Amino acid sequence: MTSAATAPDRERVIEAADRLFYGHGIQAVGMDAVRTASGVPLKRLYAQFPSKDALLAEVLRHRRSIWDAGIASAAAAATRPVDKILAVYDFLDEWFRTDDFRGCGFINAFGELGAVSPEVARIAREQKADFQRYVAGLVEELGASAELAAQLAILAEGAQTTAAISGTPDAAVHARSAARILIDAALAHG
Amino acid sequence: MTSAATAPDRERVIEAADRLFYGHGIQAVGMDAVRTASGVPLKRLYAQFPSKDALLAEVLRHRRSIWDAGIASAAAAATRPVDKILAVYDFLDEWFRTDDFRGCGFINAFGELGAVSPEVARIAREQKADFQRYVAGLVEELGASAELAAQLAILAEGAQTTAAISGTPDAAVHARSAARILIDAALAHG
DNA sequence: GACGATTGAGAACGCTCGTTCTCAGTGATG
DNA sequence: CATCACTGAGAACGAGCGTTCTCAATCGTC
Repeated sequence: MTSAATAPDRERVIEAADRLFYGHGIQAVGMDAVRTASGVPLKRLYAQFPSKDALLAEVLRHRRSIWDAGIASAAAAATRPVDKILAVYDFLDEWFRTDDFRGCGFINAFGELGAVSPEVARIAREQKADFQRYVAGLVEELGASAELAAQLAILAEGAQTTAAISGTPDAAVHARSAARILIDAALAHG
Repeated sequence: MTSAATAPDRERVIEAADRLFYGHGIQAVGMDAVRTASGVPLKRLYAQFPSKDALLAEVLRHRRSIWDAGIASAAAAATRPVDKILAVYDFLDEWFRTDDFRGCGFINAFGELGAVSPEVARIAREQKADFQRYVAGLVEELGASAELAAQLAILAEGAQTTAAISGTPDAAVHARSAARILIDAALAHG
């Protein structure tokens, strides 16, 4: 009955690795640290993930689903497309205030390994494209141009790196107010 | 007469290391690669820089002065504060189109080593604060609020990461048009 | 209770890398 | 020409890390 036991292993490893990779950087974390943090011995760990690279890919996929869920639940409280858009920045604001916030995990992974790992670059690119499509969908409901969507996405990205490096969550409210202005302008002139 | 010979050494090492660190990531580049690329033997290299960390700090300082010079020369062509602000995004546009563009070196370094090296985190933070002050100065000349400055900086940061990960320079023109809208709105309502 | 398969803990291996050391070659000096 | 300080090229060293292997302990099965 191995399959019943391996599933929790996978989760525990991925969650522990995610916390470590995100918190300290990927190359700064050894597989021993993942093993210690997850409590899953190396043998079972390597039975689930053929290599650190493969584990990292799973971790990034996991982080992507976390992000998607967070955005979705933030949007769930809103009904109008405008409010769903603004909810993105409220979500960022909450996130920026968490203790272990250290920027966007995909931007960080891309900066660290994007030049050397096509897989990491691809996953990061997909995540960003996904988010842009999400924003573009809401903007379309609004009846505004595609450029507005690109601008709103840029604000969200910029808020993440600004908050990470500055160490304060202020960027979220600045991005939010900028988003509102851009939306109003697009609806007025569109 | 050593001092006459060591100065070019420093420059060559810093420039080679900068190109390598920026292009491949910092931890992906060994000191042997720096030595090969610079042509400066390890002994002289370590005579100039006590460690890789110290070299990295110098490289980031060097990159900061490059950035400052680029922004300044882009602004030099403009006379009105508005145009100086918009020149930032034109500068980004040019930069994004260069072959070796791989995002903001400070964001990348912060993502890779910020959690593990307080020095790297500090230099990145200073660079971003510097840029924010620069934008804030222009916004003040404009007579607009400090929040506009924060928003304009967020647009610039977001454009850099978006351009890096997407692989296209489009973000620069989107950020530029968003900046113009925000500026107009601030001047109209301010 | 005996035996074979499986597992966990961590030692071991091979590699990379930052840093230092060796040593043959070189140029200047008396 | 002899000597000597110095330099460059790369070997060497020690540490860290990804990955695999060992081996004693354990568990299920007859």
